[in-house]
Order: sequence, then structure tokens, then C-alpha cells
Amino acid sequence: MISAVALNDQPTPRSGRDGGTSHRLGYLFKHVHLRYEQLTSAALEPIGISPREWAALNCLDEQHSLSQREVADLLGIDRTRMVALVDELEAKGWVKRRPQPDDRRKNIVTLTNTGRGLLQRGSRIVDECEQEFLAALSAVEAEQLKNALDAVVATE
Amino acid sequence: MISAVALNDQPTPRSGRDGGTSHRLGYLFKHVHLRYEQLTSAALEPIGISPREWAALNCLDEQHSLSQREVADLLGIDRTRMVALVDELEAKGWVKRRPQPDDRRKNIVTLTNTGRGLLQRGSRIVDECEQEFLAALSAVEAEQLKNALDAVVATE
DNA sequence: TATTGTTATACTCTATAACTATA
DNA sequence: TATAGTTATAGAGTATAACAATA
Repeated sequence: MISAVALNDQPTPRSGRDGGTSHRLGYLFKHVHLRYEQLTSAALEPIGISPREWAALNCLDEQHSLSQREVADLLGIDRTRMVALVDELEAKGWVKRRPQPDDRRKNIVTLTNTGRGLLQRGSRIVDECEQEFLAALSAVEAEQLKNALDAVVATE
Repeated sequence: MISAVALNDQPTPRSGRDGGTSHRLGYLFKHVHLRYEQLTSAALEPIGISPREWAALNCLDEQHSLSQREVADLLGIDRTRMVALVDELEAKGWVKRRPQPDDRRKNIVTLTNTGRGLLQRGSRIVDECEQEFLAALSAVEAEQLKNALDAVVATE
């Protein structure tokens, strides 16, 4: 009757409470994302920046030639949402927009000194979050996890 | 000037285009979740069920004694959102609600024959999605990935 | 008093289409 | 014509608080 379990050849290593649901990729990806979001959100909260805002600053600082659309793709959000996000970053005094000379349709978004300082403080916090989040894994396992996710995400 | 890169001791194994952003945990978790959602959504679309609806049926079928709240936790959604989800599943004729005798605050949500048939067809599709999604990895690497995610998620 | 399911509300995010200005 | 940024809008999801029934 519980045929979905029979299809799964794993011996259900941990917690048989839900009969296999918690070992499905969908469950694992959803919950790992949810938990990491909660962790970083709480850790960054004292310096007044959200995980998404930090990620946006991080992208923008690294590559000045990225268009808003390319940054949106890196953040995994829509370009229309990106407009509001940059509006917000600009209103907080963390970035400035100006048209790109060689293609005036595009914007160059650069960090202000305030934005750069906040990014650096945030980066230290995010580094700690990454370590804390992967604390259950050995250094080798953590590296393998990142490489495996990278390989899967890089597949188009 | 690009000091955030200097903080990262990895030699940026793939695609230096974004200077490290795409190897952050936040990026990897977000995009892996996003892509898997798109894959399963498209694959399940022909039989008229969403990934979340399938996941809900899967939870409910495996453990009849789970309360709506416990299923909501497994799905990673709020209990208030779960009400609307079960409403929808019930309206489609896939599940039925009835009060649990020993604790009449709780509902027992059982699958109808229609719901069970749909779950089984969906499960075969999801199995294929999991294989396809991890195709870039060897069987051992895929198993290690699942175990690593499981270990990280299981940490409270 | 605490919990389950429920409803209501406001807020955020997503999806889509259209508009403008540039190319 | 095609693309980048922008705006508008509808729909979905999230967060929060409250309430009734039950424990």
C-alpha cells in the first residue's frame, strides 16, 4: 500500500517518521534553503541588512560591468524585481546608478563608501554562517557538497 | 579594491565571471531549489498536478496519523497556508478530511482513489526528475550529496 | 492554559505584459 | 527588430494576529 517507499531503495537511514518524504530532493532543497535563509537573516539583522541585500551588494562590488539584469539572474530574481531592489539600495545610500557610456540602455551600479563598509561587515558574518551551517560535515564533505551543488547548478 | 574576493580562499574552480558569488552557499541553495522546482513543475504539468500538491499527497499517503500542521512542517509551509492547500486538494477530489476520534481538534486527511492514482503516476515522474537532475554526478556522488544535505537539514 | 484548524489582513514576491529609450 | 530598464497589475506565498473548538 505504501508503494512510494518500495520504489526507494534506500534503507531510510534517519528518522522513519515520514516514510521517505524527508529524503526526497524536493524536501532537501526546500528545507536547506529555508534554514539557511533563516540563519543568515538572523545573523545579518544586527547590522541592518537582509541576505538578499547583502548578496546584491556582493555581486555589484565584484563585477562593475554586470547589467542589472545579469545581477538579477545571479540573485535568482526577476529583472522587474531588481528595479525595486536597486531603488531600495539607492534610497539607503548604499549604491549609486549611472548610465553606462558605451550602451546607455544599461546602468552601472556602484557601491558608495557606506555600502562597501556594510558589505565587508556582512561578508564576515556570512562567512561565519557558512561554517556554522556546515558544521555537521567534515571539511572534505563540505567541499564535496559545494562541488556537487555547483556541478548540478552549472548544468543547463 | 575587490576585497570580498580576497576573503575567499577558493581558487574559483569554474566560471570566474561573477568573482565568487556563484560559489556561495546562498547562491547554490537558491538556484538548486529554483531549478529543481522548474524541472518538476514542467514534468508534472501534463498530469495536472503541481510539485507542492504532489508532495502533499506523498506525505499524507505515507503517514495517516500526521496532523495538518505536521504535514505543513514537512512541506516547509505555514499551517495557515496548509488549510488552503487541503481545501484545494479536497475540491479536486484527491483527499477527504474527517476529525480524528482520539483528538477531535485534529484532522485525518486521507487520499481518495483518484488521489492515490495521481500520486503513483506523479511519483514515477518525480523519480525520473531526481535522476535527471543529478545526471552530472556519479551514483556515489549523488548519494553523498543527499546524505550531506540530510545531515545539514537534520541539525537543529 | 495550550494546541489545531480556521479566517482575516497586510506585506512580499512572482509572473506577465506593456511602455521608453536606446541599440 | 531587439534589448535594458521601468512601470503596472494580478496572483501566489508569507507573516501575523485573532478566534472557536478541543485538550
